[in-house]
Amino acid sequence: MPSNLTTVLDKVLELSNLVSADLDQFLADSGLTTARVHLLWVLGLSGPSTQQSLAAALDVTPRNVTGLVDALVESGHVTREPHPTDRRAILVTPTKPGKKAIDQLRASHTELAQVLFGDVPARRLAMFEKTLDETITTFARLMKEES
Amino acid sequence: MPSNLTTVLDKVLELSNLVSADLDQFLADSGLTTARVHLLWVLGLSGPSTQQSLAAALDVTPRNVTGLVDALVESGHVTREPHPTDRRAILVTPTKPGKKAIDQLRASHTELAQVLFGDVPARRLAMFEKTLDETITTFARLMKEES
DNA sequence: TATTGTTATACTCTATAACTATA
DNA sequence: TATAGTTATAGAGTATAACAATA
Repeated sequence: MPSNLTTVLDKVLELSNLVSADLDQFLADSGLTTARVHLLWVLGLSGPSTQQSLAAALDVTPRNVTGLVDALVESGHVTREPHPTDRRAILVTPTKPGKKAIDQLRASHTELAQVLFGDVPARRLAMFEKTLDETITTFARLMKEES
Repeated sequence: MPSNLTTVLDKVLELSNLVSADLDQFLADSGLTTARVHLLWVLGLSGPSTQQSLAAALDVTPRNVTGLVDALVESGHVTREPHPTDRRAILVTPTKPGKKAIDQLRASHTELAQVLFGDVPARRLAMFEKTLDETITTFARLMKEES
């Protein structure tokens, strides 16, 4: 009955792709893009941040962050505020509309999880999560060995 | 014990991201890119194809396929062959190195699935897959309603 | 000297629109 | 008239390298 291991992997990827497609829908409505939302999301988690720390969190070059922040300033989601103690640095800070967008992102993320997994029996969901945990751990070990 | 629904969703996405990172590693070694590998993968599934059909399979514009095929011709992975009956059309065809790359992609995909899920007990894996199936189905229904 | 951010430059993926050759 | 592919143009995300201001 378990078709085969490759099929299971494919289904994990398929689900992930569907979630991404759903996000894209949200983006099309809001005028944002995946990369900019990613930055906003990190900003929501960390609060006002320097571009250096954003670059590290997004695993992207500082130059790239400059471009993303330019766009988010342009669209009114963030502002560049002076750093209180380091005059070289900048604190990228969400505006009121920016905060609202972050809240909406969180809400739709939560709602999506509810829709997807809300009907799965608790015990089965716990096992599902356990399998995910083990798989992620296995993977982390694997990638560590390779490097 | 099951932390919460959002956490489960996050873990699915995390696993998918790890798999993508692994693919990127493969790409860095081979000199290919995600988009080009995607095209090669489809080519491996369908055999020699017109650019129109590739555009449909990749859900991308025909113009985009032109660029990807240009690059794959340049790198020696495919050739443009005349269509036997339609002189407007072209058959994008993998070369020997192209076929080899496709085989390697398949092999590493299979190997990855084995590493990730090979140690999961069969019954638990079957339930894991069942949960994935239900979730994917739920999602498909949801997106249909939204559109 | 080291760090923060920007300017300069370039490549990849993607899209729309107009065009050519063929059906 | 419709289809297959290309040229022209544009925008987004990404990268490296050189540079300015500040630490």
